[in-house]
Amino acid sequence: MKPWAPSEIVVDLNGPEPLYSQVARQIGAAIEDGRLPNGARLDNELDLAARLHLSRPTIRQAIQSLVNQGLLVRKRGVGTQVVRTKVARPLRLSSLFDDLSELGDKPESVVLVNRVEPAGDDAIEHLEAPGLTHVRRLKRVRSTGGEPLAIMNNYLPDGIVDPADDELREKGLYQLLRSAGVRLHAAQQNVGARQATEEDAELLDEKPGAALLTMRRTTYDDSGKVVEYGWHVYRASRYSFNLSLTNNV
Amino acid sequence: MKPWAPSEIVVDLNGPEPLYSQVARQIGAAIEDGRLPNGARLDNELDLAARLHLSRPTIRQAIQSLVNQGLLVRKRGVGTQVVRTKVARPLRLSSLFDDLSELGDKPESVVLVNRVEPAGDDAIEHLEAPGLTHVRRLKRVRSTGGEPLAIMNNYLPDGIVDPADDELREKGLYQLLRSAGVRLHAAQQNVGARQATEEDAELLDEKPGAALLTMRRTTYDDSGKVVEYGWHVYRASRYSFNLSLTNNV
DNA sequence: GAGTGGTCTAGACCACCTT
DNA sequence: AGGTGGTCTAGACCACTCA
Repeated sequence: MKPWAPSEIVVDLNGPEPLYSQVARQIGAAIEDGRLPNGARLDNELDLAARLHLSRPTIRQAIQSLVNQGLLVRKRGVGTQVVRTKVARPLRLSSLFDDLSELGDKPESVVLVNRVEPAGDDAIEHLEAPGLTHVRRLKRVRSTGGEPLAIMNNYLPDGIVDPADDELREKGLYQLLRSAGVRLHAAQQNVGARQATEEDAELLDEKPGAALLTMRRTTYDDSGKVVEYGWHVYRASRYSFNLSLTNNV
Repeated sequence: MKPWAPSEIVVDLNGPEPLYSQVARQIGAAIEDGRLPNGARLDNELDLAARLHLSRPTIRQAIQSLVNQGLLVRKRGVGTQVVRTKVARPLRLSSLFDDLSELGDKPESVVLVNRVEPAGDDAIEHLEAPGLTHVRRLKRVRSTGGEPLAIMNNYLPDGIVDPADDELREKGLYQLLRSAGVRLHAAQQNVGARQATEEDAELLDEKPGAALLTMRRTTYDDSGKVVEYGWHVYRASRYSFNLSLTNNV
């Protein structure tokens, strides 16, 4: 197969978007919409650089970002090829609310608890903040299409966000944190399963003993501080996690 | 706090390991073992380059790889800081067997099915290979410490690997694939839950109705071909998934 | 042997943050 | 104003793959 001639790529030398980003975005779009099908060979780096009147390192930076996203594979002595697996994006730092919103569902929430309370040993341990005196405690039931989907319990260190119940109904927790200037950096999640208790069953409109997905999560910000600890349960009949893994670092 | 003076870093100009990799590895090690604690500032790029007698792009490449791993954060105008969250590694392309082996458990397997059979519509669809005529079908029960842990069902396109039952007992499927020269590239996983059926219960030594974790997985190689499709069930009382997410691309 | 990506250098200018 | 990381250039040599 003939290597792709990037006649369609145009770069704006004076625009605000970095050159490598412009190139990466346009090649990525060509892969997404099928102009660059699975297995297609990309032009080599030197030719690409010459045609776009850019330097080779700039081209390499563009290609590298696509390799990191898992859309391209480079092999020394061979070339660069498209590997379009079924799923494009690796796992992101997103919340249930974000995911549902992207799918076009309109999530609804009932806020059961939203208050600041003295920090117990449990909260102090999970938030990894020994001197903490107060925590915000949240308990919400998330629904879509009028059917309950999940029970969401959260601890947050007091003072990070101060949401009204209305805001909690209309926005996801991650959205609120980002709006408050928190720079989310990493999260550690544990996913398991258990049977529904009486209380679970009542809140989720399930029968006691039904299978539930459980998720415990600790979220960290840029400075390494814990900004949120949550333990959630999902109705297994209505929800499951999708994960994309790639082999890149 | 004073920026870290990298007196401990030494580079071997003639060794086989790339310079940026040597630098990244040694800084990474300093973070792991606490010489560079959480929040510590790294020397700026120009000073680092001057002290190590390397160029700035090489230093940047080293730092970038650590940023991609989520160990460092760069802020323009500020500097580079260590963000040591509880968990170091992002999600890798690993199998249950790999994970258990790392934990020191010695996994045992019972091979219930290991044969090549004509490909049904189901297998053809999941392996995304329309012309496929034969598939290898695996069904195994994985145990640790004498207790069953999971039932693992797999389809593989015929001809990729041809394992004896002995090999399946002693090695993980991903190990076998790598040994056979398959370059694993990406996987798409779906994690859910359900209650145990009579058959599940018997194989896993659980009661019918017990909570089980379910995982469906499609694994792709470098060329974008499906190399494996699997549907597994785990005893929720003995197993859960740990995921680390970072915000980097 | 020809072609590819992998690594590395020595500069340059800019955007952003802090003081 | 000074210091930081972000971007970009124009070369160079090497290692690997394939015909």
